[in-house]
Amino acid sequence: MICMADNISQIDKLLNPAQLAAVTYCDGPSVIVAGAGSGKTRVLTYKIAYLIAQGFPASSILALTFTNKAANEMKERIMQIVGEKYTRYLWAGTFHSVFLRILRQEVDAIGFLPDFTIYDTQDSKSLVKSIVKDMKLDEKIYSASAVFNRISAMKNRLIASDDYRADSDMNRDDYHRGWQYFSEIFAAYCTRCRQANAMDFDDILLHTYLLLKNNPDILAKYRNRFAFILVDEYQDTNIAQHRIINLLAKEHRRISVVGDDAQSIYSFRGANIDNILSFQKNFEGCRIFKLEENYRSTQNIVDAANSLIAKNRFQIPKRVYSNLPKGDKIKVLSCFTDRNEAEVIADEIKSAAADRDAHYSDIAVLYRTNAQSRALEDALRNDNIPYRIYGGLSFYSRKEIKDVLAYMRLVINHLDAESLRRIINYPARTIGDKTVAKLIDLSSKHRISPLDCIFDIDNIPNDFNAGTRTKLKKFGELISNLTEVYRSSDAYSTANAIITASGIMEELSSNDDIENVSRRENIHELLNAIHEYCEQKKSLGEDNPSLSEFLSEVSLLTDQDTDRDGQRDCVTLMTIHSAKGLEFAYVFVAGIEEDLLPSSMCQTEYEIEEERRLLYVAITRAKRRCFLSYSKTRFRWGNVCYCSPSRFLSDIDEQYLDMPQAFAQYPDEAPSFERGGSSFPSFVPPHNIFKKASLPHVASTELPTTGNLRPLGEAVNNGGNVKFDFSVGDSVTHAVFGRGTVIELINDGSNSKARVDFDSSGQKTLLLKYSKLVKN
DNA sequence: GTAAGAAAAATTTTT
DNA sequence: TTTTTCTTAC
Repeated sequence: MICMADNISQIDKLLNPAQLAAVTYCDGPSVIVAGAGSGKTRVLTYKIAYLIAQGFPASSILALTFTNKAANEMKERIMQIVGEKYTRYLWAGTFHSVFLRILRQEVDAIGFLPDFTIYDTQDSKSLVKSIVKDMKLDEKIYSASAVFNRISAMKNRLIASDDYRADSDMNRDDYHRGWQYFSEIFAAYCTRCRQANAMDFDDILLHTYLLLKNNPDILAKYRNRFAFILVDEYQDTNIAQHRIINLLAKEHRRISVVGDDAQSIYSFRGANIDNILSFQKNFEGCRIFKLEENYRSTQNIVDAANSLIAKNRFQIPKRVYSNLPKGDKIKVLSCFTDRNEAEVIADEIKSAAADRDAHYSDIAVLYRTNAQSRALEDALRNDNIPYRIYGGLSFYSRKEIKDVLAYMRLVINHLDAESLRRIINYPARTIGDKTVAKLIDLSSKHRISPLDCIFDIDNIPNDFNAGTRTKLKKFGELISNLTEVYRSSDAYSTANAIITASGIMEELSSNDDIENVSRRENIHELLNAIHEYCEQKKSLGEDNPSLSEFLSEVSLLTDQDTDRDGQRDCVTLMTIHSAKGLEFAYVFVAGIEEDLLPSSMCQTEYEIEEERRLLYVAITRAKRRCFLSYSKTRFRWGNVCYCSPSRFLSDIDEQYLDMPQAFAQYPDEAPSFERGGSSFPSFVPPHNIFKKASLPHVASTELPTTGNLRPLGEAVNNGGNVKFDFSVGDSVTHAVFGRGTVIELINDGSNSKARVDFDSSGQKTLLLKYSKLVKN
């Protein structure tokens, strides 16, 4: 208590005037615009500590973040300021975890059963896939990712499947782009989720919104419970999150949001930068605090980043500055190939580690796409530089882990058809596709879950043969036995029973392939995690920590949260997106090239601005030194691509850049030009010859009406669509298939396809943007 | 019904 | 280059 008072009384010495003002203003809504490196987390944590000191019980403060890591860090730091007993009941977590907690509490009001399952993206996509298959639609046109992404985008805008079906505009658009069955798939998806007593990530937000909107008493309860609401990274909120916050805060208006519009990089996932840009309008009388002093980076780095972001048209005016030393200029590295780029970076890392006594853990290499990591990994491994790579497959999405989790889910939630499908024949029980299809059929005919069909197989008319029926019954028995264990013991015992009784351990012990060994290790690691979880819960006084709670928490964890050896001294490799919120003394940003950063997918001004913010985020991760590299050529899906430096490079004021010497010619003898024995072609075409030659841009006036899928309300596509210069009947040549005749064109913006009848290999449908089809 | 091998297609970012 | 899908032989 004394400790707490002490810490808080010192507050004016620990914060600068802007930070202090932002922390101590608690009488109404406020938005804190926090420039990169301006002590945003500090303000947030001190603000919470201050609120507690002002007499707000911790249990009445709601603090929302985007990652578990951010939430945990925040809790940790508040604990250090005010002590554990004040923070124990703080509602601090991610949007998803806090709202999931509320949904589980109010489960009756949303029409789900307790212990509903959370589907991750993989589960969701595989559900979409099976629906498309059941509806006998073309899986190429209705690809699981495209369909799921659109479903997700709709839910993030709070458009449920019924609303969608009722919207004639959207249905008409779908019809025109050959997606007339989308609304039906959407509806089926929602039905199947409900039948399975399952929710996906987006449903957590959607159902929270509907719960609060449709139940005034419940809304009142949570309005009272959360007397003060704080939101981190507000520029990344989507419409659903924004509206939920509004419901909770509109009445008492004790809300404070923190964010930086210049660091909004998640619009592809529904983040709506307008949420922060218009926050003041939304909450009348809202005060705005700007944190403009950057404590992280040298002046050169801050100034360079400023000169870059100044090229964006839409932003909140602010002047970020640094009082640290000027520092070195940003070094631009010009390279020949992606391999060469990786080697150059590895060399710079070595000299940084040697000359400037930096630890490897002070160094990060950032890139736009995960595919770029391979070359970098190779080079670092070659030079014996230890590294740790983030992204890729997270622990909880590994096959063996998902298999075990699927058993757990099915045991907990017998309605979960997706999990059942995953494991009914794993380990192999000779229950094949045919049987599963029949079972699913039976289940929808009788309106009971597939597992209940199995339990009741003797009483339901069916055409399974005796052998199949026995196998199904045996599987049913396995699940009901495990369910008994689940009901009578704790999470760890249940997990143990699952991996032995299911035969998974036996399966993985059949041989000692390196793959199998690592799978066994992973499963043991999962068991350890469960054990740890149980012990922790028990120490908090819970006597029977259930597997269901564990699963619920685990379903919202991501890669970064499960980092188990963060201590080692090694270089960090990650995408720019995942670097947000982090800082490193040395930052390398690789692949500063057109079609990579900005990505080739970007067409509109609006999208280009987001890519520019992405580079802004990357540069502002650096504390002392920043390097930007680009390569003249790059291996992409097996062949050489010629690249030109990113336009963003010329957006940065050159006084902050240390540019490489101008290029002479491609050195014929450059050793790193060789890959797999084949040397470079002697003919070097100018950049993007294929694109420029055959794909002229269409002027905005003749924009085709069948553009990319773009939800209403987002930026209009002003002229970026690409027209392909082919017509039916054209004679064309393909690098692999040879000569052919165009027999059909499918115009779908950048995903346009052509159906071509090849002389030698028959008809094929080709994506024009990749196929490099040439008109004869 | 399964597993291995061949052929074809696909590449942005992920709470 | 890697991943996914299709084919074929057990």
